[in-house]
Amino acid sequence: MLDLKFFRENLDLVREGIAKKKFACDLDAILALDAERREVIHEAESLRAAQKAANTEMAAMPKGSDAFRSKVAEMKDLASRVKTQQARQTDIEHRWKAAFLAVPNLPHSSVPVGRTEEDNVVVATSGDPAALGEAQLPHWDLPWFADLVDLGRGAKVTGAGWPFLIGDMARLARALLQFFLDENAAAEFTEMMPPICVNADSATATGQLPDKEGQMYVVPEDGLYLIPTAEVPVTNYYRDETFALSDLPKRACAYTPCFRREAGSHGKDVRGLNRLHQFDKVEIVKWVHPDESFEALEALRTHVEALLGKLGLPFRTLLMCSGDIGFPHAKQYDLEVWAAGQKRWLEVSSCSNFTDFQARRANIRFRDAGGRVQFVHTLNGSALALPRIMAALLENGHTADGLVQLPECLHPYFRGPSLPRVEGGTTTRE
RNA sequence: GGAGAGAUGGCUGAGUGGUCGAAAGCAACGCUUUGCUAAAGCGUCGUACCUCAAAAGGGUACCGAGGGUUCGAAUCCCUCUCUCUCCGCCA
Repeated sequence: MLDLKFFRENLDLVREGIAKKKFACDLDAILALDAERREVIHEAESLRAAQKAANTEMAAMPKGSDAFRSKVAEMKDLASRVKTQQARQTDIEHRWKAAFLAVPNLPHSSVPVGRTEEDNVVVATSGDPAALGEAQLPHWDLPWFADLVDLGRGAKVTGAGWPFLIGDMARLARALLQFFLDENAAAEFTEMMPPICVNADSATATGQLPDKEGQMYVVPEDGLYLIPTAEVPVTNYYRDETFALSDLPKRACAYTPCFRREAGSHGKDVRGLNRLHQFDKVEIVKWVHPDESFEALEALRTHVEALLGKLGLPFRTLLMCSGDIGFPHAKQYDLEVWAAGQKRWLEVSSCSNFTDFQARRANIRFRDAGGRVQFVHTLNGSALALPRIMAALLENGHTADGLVQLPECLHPYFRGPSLPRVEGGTTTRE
């Protein structure tokens, strides 16, 4: 949510920012609703003030007196007008709020203006994709892949895009989670295990509602949403709370499964591990002082880049252009790893600064040095999403016989240097 | 799922229909006194919105949430949520 005063007073800037993001909002309609809202509030409050004044007067009158009785009769009329006017107020406030919640955050001045992903700017690269050669296979073509990532039985049990990870792949997932959580803990992110369902208030606060309603799985009977990312429960952990200045910055990390309907996405991008309805991810979240959020974003991005570096995966960091950043985002970096088999970049992390947009919706504030209450800035980033990391590890690390060499940092977690391991019986076929 | 108890400002805690945004205490902040500390005295001490060019000022709302009764609700009624105790059920 934008600051209402800012919105009113800088309509041109708002219009310009939204246009850069390629969102469509009828700002004039919202402004008209706001004007109507203020008018209705004013009327309702005047009536109510009159009612309260009469109330004070009546408190001092003898209860049984004629004057009292006639005052009651007089006030009955006012009471019904108050009721009508308050109903109007509630109605207009709801309509205004719904419209205002649909206004996206504005892109920061450092965000390149652009229309499509073509306009994103590569700001960092690491590793050499060419060094991995031409012979690498897409991960789904590894000879044992279908046994360890069982898409077929997943489809039987649940549906397409809901695989079972078996044996060494399940173990690799667990190793990666443990590795990521340990690395994040070392960077002073407090580990959390949040609920993986949230209510509508939470989904609205972080901006999934109303913008991405169709992307979430819903439990209608209980009014709950399966989380598309741990960002939602973790950011909402501090909803409606006010920090002391000394509390900031706050940092948290969480592993959760993530659920995405991915409505309308079919085709070549969805093969293998590329795009799933359920996947595992470790997310990091920061709540910071507004003056520090853009620095904090760079630190966040650097932290995730370091993680990718430890995994030995070639990656590049994109500064997302205005047309490609999300609804609540002010600035966003996407980190992509090179998958040598598919010969393409896979997005494995998105690091974002939401400025005060989420904090305003979530009512997360702090008391500044002058004792005034202000909204914090929220940030988050994937650190990291598993399936595409696994895809890249498989594609970049396999030898001619299909054995995948794992980066050294994972050896202690996986308890081995490579997979699949022939001993142990975890890869048996029927 | 069943029975009961509860939810008031940063905290503790009064308040059971009117002059209550809410006593009192604690904490915090400012000032005064004292050689420092401590203590004492005095004062300040919520948030949001509306109004105002702005500040000052004024107004409205908020006593877990939402409805209702009433001229008037923190207070009465209903529904819901959460916490605690007990029972049941379960991992």
